[in-house]
Amino acid sequence: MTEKPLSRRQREMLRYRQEVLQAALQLFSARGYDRVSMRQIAEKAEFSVGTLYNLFKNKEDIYRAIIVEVADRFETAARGALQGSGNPLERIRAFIAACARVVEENSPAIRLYLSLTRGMAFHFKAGFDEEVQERDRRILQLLASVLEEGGRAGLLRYDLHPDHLALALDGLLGAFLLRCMEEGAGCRPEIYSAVVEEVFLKGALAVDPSKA
Amino acid sequence: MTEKPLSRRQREMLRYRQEVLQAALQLFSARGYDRVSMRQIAEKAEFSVGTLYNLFKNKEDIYRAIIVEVADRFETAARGALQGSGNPLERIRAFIAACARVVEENSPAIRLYLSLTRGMAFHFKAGFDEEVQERDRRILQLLASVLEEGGRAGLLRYDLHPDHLALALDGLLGAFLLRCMEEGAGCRPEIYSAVVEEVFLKGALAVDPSKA
Amino acid sequence: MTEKPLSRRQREMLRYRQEVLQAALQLFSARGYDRVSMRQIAEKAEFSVGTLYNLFKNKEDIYRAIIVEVADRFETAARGALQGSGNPLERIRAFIAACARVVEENSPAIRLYLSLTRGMAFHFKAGFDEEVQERDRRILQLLASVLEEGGRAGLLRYDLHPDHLALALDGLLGAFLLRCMEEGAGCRPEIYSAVVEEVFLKGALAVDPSKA
Amino acid sequence: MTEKPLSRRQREMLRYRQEVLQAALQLFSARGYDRVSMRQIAEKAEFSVGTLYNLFKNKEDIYRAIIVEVADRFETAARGALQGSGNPLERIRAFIAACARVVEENSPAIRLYLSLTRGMAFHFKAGFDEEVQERDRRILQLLASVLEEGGRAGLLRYDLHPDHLALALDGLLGAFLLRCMEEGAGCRPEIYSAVVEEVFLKGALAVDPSKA
DNA sequence: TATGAATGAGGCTTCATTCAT
DNA sequence: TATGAATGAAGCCTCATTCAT
Repeated sequence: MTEKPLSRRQREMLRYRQEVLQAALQLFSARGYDRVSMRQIAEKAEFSVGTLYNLFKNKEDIYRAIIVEVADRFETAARGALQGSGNPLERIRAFIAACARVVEENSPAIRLYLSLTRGMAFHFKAGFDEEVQERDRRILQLLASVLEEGGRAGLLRYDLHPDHLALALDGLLGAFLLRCMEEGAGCRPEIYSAVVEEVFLKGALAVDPSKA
Repeated sequence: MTEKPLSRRQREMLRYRQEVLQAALQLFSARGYDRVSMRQIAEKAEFSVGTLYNLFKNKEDIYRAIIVEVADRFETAARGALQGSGNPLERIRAFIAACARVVEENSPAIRLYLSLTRGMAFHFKAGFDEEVQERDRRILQLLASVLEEGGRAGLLRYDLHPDHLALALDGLLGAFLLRCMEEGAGCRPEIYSAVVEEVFLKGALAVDPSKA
Repeated sequence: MTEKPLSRRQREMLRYRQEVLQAALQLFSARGYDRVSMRQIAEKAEFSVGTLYNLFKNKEDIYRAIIVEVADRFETAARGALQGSGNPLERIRAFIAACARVVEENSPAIRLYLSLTRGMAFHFKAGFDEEVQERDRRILQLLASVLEEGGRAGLLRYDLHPDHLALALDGLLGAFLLRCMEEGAGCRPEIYSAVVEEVFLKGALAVDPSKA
Repeated sequence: MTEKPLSRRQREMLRYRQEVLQAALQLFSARGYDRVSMRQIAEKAEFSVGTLYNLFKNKEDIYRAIIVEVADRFETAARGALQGSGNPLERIRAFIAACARVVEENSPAIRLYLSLTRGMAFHFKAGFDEEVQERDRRILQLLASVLEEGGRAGLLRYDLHPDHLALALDGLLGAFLLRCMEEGAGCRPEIYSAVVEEVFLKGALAVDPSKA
């Protein structure tokens, strides 16, 4: 894992890439991949089109880089929470909070990311796609294992399959976070994470289930 | 509500429209709106391009027709459940089941629809967009009012704002249904709706909350 | 020259043709040949597209019919004036007045006609074109011969070639009449024909105006 | 009036634009705006279609550029003559000669220009149109003022309104120049300008021609 | 290395014309 | 005979990508 120190050139290039990604991200998340031209990205990033092609293989590669980056952050945050200290319940809570934080900090990128993982528009040549989905699957498995651990420890009472539970929580989170971003002005992830926690962990049933 | 009987011509046209919508739906849901050309739709529907333009105003109009149709079905099913008979809890359960059913029956269309209502990159001239979102909002309000009613009736114990609860349930459903569709082969909505019900209504907490 | 009496059918067809020509004329003169579709003509004329093709060979044929019709009226009026009674000077005056009258009565059609004969856009497969230009040429020759006659008779003093004179008068008229039509509201051909007469004839009059 | 020196790139672009305008002009004047495709222009100019769109905003913009250019030349020549030295009569003569010269040098472009200003079929979004017509109107007013001055100076005897006179002269010129161009081979503007002068001025001369 | 002009395939849409009803 | 839906060629324009400078 020893990285050769980067030359000045290389460091510069990395910085440029970041600037391009910033610009592209804003445009993609505002207008959608297919409605953004390389020209527009170049203009927003204040580079020439040619330079874009020096920094990235092609348009799709820019998209890929954005997604991979946010997926990385997501995975890091999720792993940090789920593999951290504390009992399973605490780790689930940490996970929920971590997701909210990542969303808060990467709002537009997440929008793109979720549009990929959750259902939509992954209309790319297979392989890329799958890379991201694979990542997503690993997090889900991790989440499931923590839920299972919580079940064994008597902290959670569900008798649902942990995979399903994981999917439920993940889905709940994803949906909420998207909503959170859609509402333009009043984007307050902390509220939503509270709701998720409440709903997921406490259930909606009346105290006396026999009434149901 | 008496409809004038349609001429043969008109009936034929309606059938043709349906065929085009079928073809377009498959293509859109497989490749995404911007990656599907009118030519491709024409070929899949076995019409000429010109005919497409006799049946629909333009490409966006085809999209719109698909979305509006499934949105109608969705709304009908949702209203049927939420405004049906039974106590609020039963109606919520009916709603969950109804959603699952609609998804089961309209799988690819729903994919498009959800990609619309839930967060995704939707880049059309406002107005259409808003029409669909407005519809979605109305369902959410209806759902919230049933939840609230359930709360007042002592059937649900949440002290969360009903709007947030509604969002949570809707999000949970949406996320699940998308997952359900993604998994290609093993698409079993009934499992997912069971999970949603369980998670949403029972909560994940251990029996003894004090342990948490 | 004995015409077989027309059947009811044929008479009807002629009437239909006139209605189509009316509609087409208005559209062509307002928007230009290439900016008017057969559909639009059909709608304005309140026929179906198919009927248009029963009445005329194709779109160009409609145009042709319009032009030929107005060219006929023009030629008739011009010949009537130039070959009428009176001395050459009087016949020239009659010609000027006749042109003004034809314009007044056929304003939009003339616009099309002039756009053909005078410089503009005769972008049709040769042959048609030439038919109209030929007609125009014949009128010009007739005009030239009257002018020449006027010269020989000592009524006009120009020593210019009569062909040139004819061209000048014709151009003057055409330009004026176009102007006349352009000015929307205040379309008063009588003024313009007065101007033309004044300019052309005062210039062309024999030294002794009392002879006129 | 100091112009920043153009970069080589910019000069090249200007040259390319000229080449495109050349090609487009020939095609437009031969076949008419709507009968010429961008592809044809590209082929004739030996550029790709894409390059056309780098040089011009769209097809109409090419047309506009052609027209504006010739309108500029026309206006310059006309003003030079009408505002030049000499008495009104001499300036009128200079104007007639200038028009003939401009036509001689810009024959196909003038054809397009005249098709615009003189009457026909101009179906563009207003504004452009009006810009050119406005220009034309200004020249006419200038011409009228010179004619009026000539009248006050006793050089011209007409009692027609100077505006009408201007229109007459302008129409005469326009019509002649168009003729001149139509006759393919024998395009000799000097003859026509002689005719115009003869017709217009003999008619308009003060009673005593010796004063001219 | 950085630029941005050049390329041309391909997208959406229109429309003259045909032909089954 | 009258209709108008069906056709598909052709038009305008965009844009990812390349490459000479």
